[in-house]
Amino acid sequence: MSRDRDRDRDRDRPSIVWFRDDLRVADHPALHAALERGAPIVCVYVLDEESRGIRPLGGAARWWLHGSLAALGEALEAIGGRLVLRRGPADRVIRSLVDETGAGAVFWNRRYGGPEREVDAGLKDALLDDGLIVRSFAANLLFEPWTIRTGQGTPFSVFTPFWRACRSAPAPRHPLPQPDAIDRADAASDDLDDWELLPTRPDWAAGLREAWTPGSDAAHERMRDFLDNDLAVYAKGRDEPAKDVTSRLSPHLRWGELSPFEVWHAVRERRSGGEGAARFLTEVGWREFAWHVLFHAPDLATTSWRAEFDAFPWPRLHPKALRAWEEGRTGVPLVDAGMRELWATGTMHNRVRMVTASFLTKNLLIDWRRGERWFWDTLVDADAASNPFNWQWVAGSGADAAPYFRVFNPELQATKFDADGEYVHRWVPEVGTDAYPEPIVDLKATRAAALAAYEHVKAARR
DNA sequence: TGAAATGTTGGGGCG
DNA sequence: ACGCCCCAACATTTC
Repeated sequence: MSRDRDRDRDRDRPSIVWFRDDLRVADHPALHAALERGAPIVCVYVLDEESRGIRPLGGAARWWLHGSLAALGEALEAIGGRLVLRRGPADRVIRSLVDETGAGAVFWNRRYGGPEREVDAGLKDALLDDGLIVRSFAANLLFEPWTIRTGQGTPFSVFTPFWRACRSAPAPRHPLPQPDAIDRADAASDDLDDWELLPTRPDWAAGLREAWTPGSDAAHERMRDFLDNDLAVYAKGRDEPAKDVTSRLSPHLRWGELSPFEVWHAVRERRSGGEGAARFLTEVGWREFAWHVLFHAPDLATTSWRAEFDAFPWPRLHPKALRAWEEGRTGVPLVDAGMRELWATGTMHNRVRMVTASFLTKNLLIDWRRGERWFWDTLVDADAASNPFNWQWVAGSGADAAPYFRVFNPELQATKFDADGEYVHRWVPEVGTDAYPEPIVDLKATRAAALAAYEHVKAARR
C-alpha cells in the first residue's frame, strides 16, 4: 500500500475502474479504492468475446447483461459518474483506454476462471511495466479460493469439510459503504444498443422480462423481500417447486449486482431466521465450493473432474431425444415442466434442475456436457463455476458428487415435492389430456441401462 | 440434495 | 390357544 503511494507520483492522473462480474456500486472494493485515491475516475465495462478461452455468453446471459449494464450506468450517473462501454480483447481495450485518458492507476475486482485469470495477470504485468498502479480486490467470493486448504495443504474435494474450514477462517469482511459522489473523467463510449445483446427476431425474452428485473436496486429489493418473507420457511419450503420460497438471488450474484458479503451479513443479522438462515448460508457455501473447485480445475466445463469418468460409454447422441428434452416434450411431466420454466423464464427451481439433469444423463444417457451447454445458453444465472460443477455433481463425475447410481425418479420426485401437481400444471397445462405425449423412454428400463453402463467407470477405477 | 430390492418385525385375520 | 399367513411399516442393503 505505502509502496503504491510512493509509486503514485502523478496522483491527479485518472483512475480506471474496470467493471466485470461486479455490476454494482455498493460494496465495490475497486471503486472504493479509486475514490480513496482521489483522482477522477473512468468506469469501464468491456465486452470481451475475443480473448483466448473466454466462453461466449449464452443468450439469456446477454439479455441480462444488457439490463444490468443499463442499470449500472444509471446508478453511476446518479452519483456523478458514467459507465464507458468498450468492446474487444480486454487487455488491448484497457491499455488503449489508459493511453487515451492518461490514467495512472487501474483497479478491478478479481475473477476466478482460468482464461479470465490469464487475461488479468497478463494485463497487470503489462500495466505495471508501464509504471501504472494496478490493484485487484476480493469482492465476489467470501473466501479466496487459494486460502482454503486441507490439513495437507491441498484443495478440498468434499463440501462439508470445505465449508467447515471456511467457517473457521477469518470472518467475511463487512460491506463497504455506498459512495455518494464520483469525480469522473470522460472517455468515448459505445452505445449499449449497438451491442445487440437483446434478442430481436424472434424476441423470446418476454418471459424473462416478466420474471426478472436486472440491476443492483432490484437485487437489493429482492434480498430484503426474501429475508423478510421467505427465510423463515426456507428450510422446508425450498424443495417444493410450486412454492416461491427460494431466494432467486442467483442471477444477481452471478452478475455481481449484489455482493456475497452483503448477503452474508444481512442473513447473519437475522439469526432469528434460525434453521432457514443456516440452510441458506450453506447454499451460498456451495457457490463458494464450486468456485473453489473451478479455481483448481479450470477446465471443469469440458473435462470430468473424476478422470475415471472418461471411461463412461456415452452412446451415440440421439438428437431428437436431446431436442425433446430441451423443448420440454419428453412426456415426463416434471421434466417437461422444468424445461419449459427454463425456456420461458431463464431459471428453473433447484430441485427440478436436479431432476431434469438426472433424466438427461441417466435416462437418456446423454453426456452431461450437452446439458451444461443448454443451461449455459438458457439460464440467466449460469456462471463458469456453478453450471459445470452442478452438472458434474448430478452426473456423478464431479467433486463430492452424487454417486452415479443415484438416479432420480421423476414420477416419485413429483409425488414427493409437487404432490398436488401445482408446479407441473403451471408449466404443462395439457398434462393428463390426449394432447400430452407418452414418455419417450421407459424410466425403469433406462435406469437399469444407465447402471449397467456405469460398470465401465467402476472397472476403469481399478 | 435417491430408488428399488431385500430383510425384519409385529399386528391381525383365520382355521 | 395356537400356528400360520398376509402385509404394512420400517430398516438395511444394493445399485
